[in-house]
Amino acid sequence: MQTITWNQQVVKRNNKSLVLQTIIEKEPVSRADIAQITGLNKATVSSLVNDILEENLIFESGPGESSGGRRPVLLHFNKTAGYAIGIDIGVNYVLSMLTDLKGNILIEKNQPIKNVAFDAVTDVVSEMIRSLILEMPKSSYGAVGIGIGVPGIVDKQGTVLFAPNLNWSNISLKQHIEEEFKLPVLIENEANAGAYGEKQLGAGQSFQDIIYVSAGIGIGAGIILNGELYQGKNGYSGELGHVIIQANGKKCSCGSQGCWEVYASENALLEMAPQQDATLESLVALAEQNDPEAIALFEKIGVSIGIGVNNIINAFNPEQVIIGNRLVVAKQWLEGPILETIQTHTLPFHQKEVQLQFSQLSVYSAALGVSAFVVENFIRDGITVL
Amino acid sequence: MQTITWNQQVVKRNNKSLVLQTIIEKEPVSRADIAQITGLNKATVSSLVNDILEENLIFESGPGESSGGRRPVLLHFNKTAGYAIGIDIGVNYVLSMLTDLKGNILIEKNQPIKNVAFDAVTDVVSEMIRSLILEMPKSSYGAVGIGIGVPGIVDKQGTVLFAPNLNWSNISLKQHIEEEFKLPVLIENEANAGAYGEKQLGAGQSFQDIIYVSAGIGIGAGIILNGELYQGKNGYSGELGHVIIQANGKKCSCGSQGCWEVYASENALLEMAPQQDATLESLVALAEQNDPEAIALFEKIGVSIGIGVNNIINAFNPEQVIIGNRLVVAKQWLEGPILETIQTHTLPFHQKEVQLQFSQLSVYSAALGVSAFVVENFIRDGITVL
DNA sequence: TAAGTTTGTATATTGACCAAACTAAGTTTA
DNA sequence: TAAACTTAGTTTGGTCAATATACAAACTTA
Repeated sequence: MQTITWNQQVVKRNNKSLVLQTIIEKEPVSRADIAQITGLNKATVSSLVNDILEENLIFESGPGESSGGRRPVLLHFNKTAGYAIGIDIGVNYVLSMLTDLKGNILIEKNQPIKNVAFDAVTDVVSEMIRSLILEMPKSSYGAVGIGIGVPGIVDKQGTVLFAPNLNWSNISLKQHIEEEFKLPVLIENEANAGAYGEKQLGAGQSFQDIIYVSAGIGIGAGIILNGELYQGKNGYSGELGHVIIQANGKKCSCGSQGCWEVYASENALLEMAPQQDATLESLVALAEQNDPEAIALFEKIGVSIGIGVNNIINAFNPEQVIIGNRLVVAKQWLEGPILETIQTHTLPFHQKEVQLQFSQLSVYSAALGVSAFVVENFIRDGITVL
Repeated sequence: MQTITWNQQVVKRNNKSLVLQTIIEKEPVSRADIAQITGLNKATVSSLVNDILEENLIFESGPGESSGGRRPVLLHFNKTAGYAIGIDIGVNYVLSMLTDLKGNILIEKNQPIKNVAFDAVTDVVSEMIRSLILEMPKSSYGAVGIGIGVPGIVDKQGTVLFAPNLNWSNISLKQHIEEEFKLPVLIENEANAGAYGEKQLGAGQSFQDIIYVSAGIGIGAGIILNGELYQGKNGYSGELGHVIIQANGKKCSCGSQGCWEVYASENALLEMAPQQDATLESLVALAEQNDPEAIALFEKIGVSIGIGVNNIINAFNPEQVIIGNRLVVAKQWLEGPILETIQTHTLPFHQKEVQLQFSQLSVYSAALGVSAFVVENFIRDGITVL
């Protein structure tokens, strides 16, 4: 039995976290506002705010507007008290960025890669991290951590168990990067990272139960339930791409048959295209010129995506389904068929009120997601330590 | 923002709950043991135990064995401090039971019903509750609540939105029963109730992430994540029976096509049977006499169940999948095909370590589940009130 | 200018857990 | 068989965080 005992330190830690979270979400805000919002006593808020001020995570600014009495001292989140590094390892690129503690991008680097071997990729990653740290502005806490999104199955220890498109298996990526930079490192599946990014900074900010569908070369999903990323027993939930939507259907690279991603991914699209050298971009270009064949192709993929989304809605009863990753560029032709498929298939009660949206952060979802994760850990641990 | 502030009362409530939970799980147990297990100070435990003693939820028994010093006073959970009523409304029966606070069945009543109209069913339910309360032994708290499992979609307010097999829609069942008996009432979907029953009292006791598949006339599922029932935004998650496993497949009563339950439920079985008047029981009887046709039929259903279970494992990465409800009687012929389907389809990493089991509580899963739910609420609220 | 309002701080109190001393009731050992 | 040791549980006094209350500071309004 994993038991947690409760004592005054826990109380203080949680209240402090609550106060800081309130400042982050509502800044600029006065002590009096915080007391009103949280229900904590004015004196308690005052004391906690002073603690956080000493930690440099917030700062005071000149007095705000009076509402008939003494003017309030406004509190702001010190979003440049430190910086987070977010990295998205794709199949043919590495995207890295430096963000402040609110997820604003300060520096962004994107490097195409051809050699996906582990050593080659980590060389690129390491070099990028080094240069980001060099270019980073001075701050109280410096780099607070490194987050990395990977297109594959990652366990809770940060080991990449299997990344078919990179040809990786059983790679202790977290340990490797941690040893080099002596900073907290966090590895996440690309879809989970994207889900978290959209939840914190993109389309999902006002929802608690979200399924993020990463529709790229394959299909993955990030599952956010009750506002938190659900990871499954071992951390590898969300392989929705390998849900069977056609029993005894087409062979899938995973060894199974009829998997969703065989019908609804970028790979599926390219395989169905009549042109030998079709790419997602070339098909989009054709569709933009009203090429009926290309449009029909996208619509077919849209229906297949819709089938899978139907399954998601019936299974999870989420508030929101977000479609992300590469296929978002074809939103224009996909959205209609997806919606129509849902309308004709999904249970009416489940359909009602569910939001279907496309990614708001486009190619940045995953990198911003891991970066936001890093920030969250930093803030939680910072507060814990005291 | 729904904020929770932390103070000493919260600390005490949680620690008290922790102590009581420890006693329930480990009884008989001494104060010293509890201090050791929970990490709380001996003095704190003593004080909390005395509080709980006053509430009559536990009692002391004669001293236990010495381990080289003073003999401990053993503490026991007072499982007869009150009783819970659990009811399972089926399509052609109402099963009701009185349980003690540990989920032991004291009285059990089962009544077949023909008329599924709301009024007729609630008359039966009310009559059963009345007689259970009359037969209930004397106790400190009496009947602590009523739980009802229903084969349909239930929202978080206890309204039965839609129960196709009962022909019910939009029925405020909770309100109705609450008004009659002035007791806390709780309504749950039958699959959710079954999942909770197996988790607390049956096959799932040592697991945290469990999917319970209720394979009966239709298919439903209860989803337990991180040890808690996941209900979705509106409380109607788990309609896994309407996940599409065959795009453009057979028509389903829900209006969609190719739903899992069209291929893997009791209804699917009976539809495929050559006999006009086949029932699940008659087919089991045939299979027991080694009738090859009947056995082949079950095996076919088994493969279809396996497809859906594959989808569950890939999507949720659970620790355990439990198959429950009526089809469990055919376990002997279903288990092989299900396992084989998983082995040939499910992602290897996800397959590893996942447990496939059949219900341990047989027909009692749902009724025991709601009853356990009632007990949990009683204990939590009792402790809250002080 | 005086009265009323709002913000934020200071002080004393409350109540929870905890450490340590203590009482109670055994076992072990010489 | 008595002294030494062990273990269980209670009592006492202390600490810490939140709170209620009073109050000072700063502003608005009539």
